Amino acid sequence: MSGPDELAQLEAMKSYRSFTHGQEIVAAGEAMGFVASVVSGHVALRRTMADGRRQMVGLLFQSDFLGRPDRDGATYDAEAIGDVTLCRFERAKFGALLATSPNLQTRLLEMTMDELDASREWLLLLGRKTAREKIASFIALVGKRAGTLDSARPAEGAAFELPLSREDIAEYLGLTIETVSRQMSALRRDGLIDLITPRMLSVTSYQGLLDSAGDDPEPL
Amino acid sequence: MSGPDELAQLEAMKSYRSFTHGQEIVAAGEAMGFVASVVSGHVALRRTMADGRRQMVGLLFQSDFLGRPDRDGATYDAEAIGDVTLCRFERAKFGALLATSPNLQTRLLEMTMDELDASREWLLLLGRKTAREKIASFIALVGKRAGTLDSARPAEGAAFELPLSREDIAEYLGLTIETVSRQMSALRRDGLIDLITPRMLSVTSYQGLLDSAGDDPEPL
DNA sequence: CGATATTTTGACCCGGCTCAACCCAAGTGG
DNA sequence: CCACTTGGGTTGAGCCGGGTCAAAATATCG
Repeated sequence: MSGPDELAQLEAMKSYRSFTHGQEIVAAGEAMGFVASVVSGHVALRRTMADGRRQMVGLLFQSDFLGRPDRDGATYDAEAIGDVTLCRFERAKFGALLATSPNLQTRLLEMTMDELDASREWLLLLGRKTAREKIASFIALVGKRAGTLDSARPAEGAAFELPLSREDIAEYLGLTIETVSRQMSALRRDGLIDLITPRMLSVTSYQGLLDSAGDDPEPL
Repeated sequence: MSGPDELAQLEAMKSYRSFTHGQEIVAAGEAMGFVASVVSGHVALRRTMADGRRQMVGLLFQSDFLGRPDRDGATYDAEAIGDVTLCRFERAKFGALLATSPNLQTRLLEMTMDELDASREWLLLLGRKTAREKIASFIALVGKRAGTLDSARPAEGAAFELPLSREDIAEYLGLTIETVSRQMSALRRDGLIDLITPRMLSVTSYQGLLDSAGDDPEPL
């Protein structure tokens, strides 16, 4: 989307950095010094309360953007889920390029607005959905982003992997590990999904899953 | 923040439109045709589930931005809270100006990222906070945005108005009206706030309120 | 004032949390 | 090779915060 000029400049300021599973990328409040794009793996963003309660507030997939070009302190903890490679850009330089590159800025604005929309969908999930609906929504989401599930081409029966542990799923959905586990079992019992291993599953009835997720039918 | 040129162009394409309390500004899925800035009043963004459960997913204050320049369908319902005046810009024209105006784009990107951060704070609230913490957080938030509360200059005892009804507060916090009412009463009983009328209150103990909100002490 | 909408309060119930076992696979060292 | 650990995941029993249903109390407005 960006012109050859921007690409060359980005190329010049980029550097790769890898993280292993569970490794902290930045802690909330810490100076970051860079912004980055996720090359591979997943990144969890979390907020932690004084007494230890934790909520995941962002889950970045490949090509998602991390950090704010216009300020240095990280707003939340960022942790590598699985092995992660980031393509990092020094924050100040990136900001300078951004200010003069409408194409790059347009792209970033669009991505940020998509994140905001996703985040608002998440608000509905946390505020109003039942545990079963949360789990069903989560499985549908992961299946979609993994490319396995698709409203047009459901591909029922195809297995895919959950990138998150039960604990991470619980932090994503505002539940406890136990409730996550129980609802997974319930969906299996009800014949909507097939749990091959705890991390690996296939969707037996995509429609049933969407019904259980309580989502609007409209795929937009 | 924008140069005189952009301002002139914006001036040329703007038009004001007013809404009365409770009036629908756009419905989810509907074509919007414009983007807008909130001149006065408040705007609630909501998502509604098939069975009627509703969750507020955005609450816009003066000068906040509404709509996406890059696509036409509204993603959520937008409703006027109190009497609202919007400054509207025809979407296509605004998008064209945006593409050529780095200043304007920078400003919009910054605002969108602020919204995203606020939204993620909200995720923590919905996912992990108790009813009492939710209410305390909400009162602190409104007091801050109303300018009455300030960590530096708490101004305890100064009254301010809640822009939302109990029902709207419930939709904001992922609670029921009854729980909102009960927790308000509890905070009054505990001597943290003073309810002059249901809509008008003053904070007796700002520190106590923040403690009850469970927020990190860091004002960043 | 009367009428209607909003808010508050009460009694009871239930979904999801807590606490506590138990299961199971993958090391690890004797 | 097998006892032991370790770390996820599952399942059960019981409890409690917040939901539901119902009624009373207050605001707001003609």
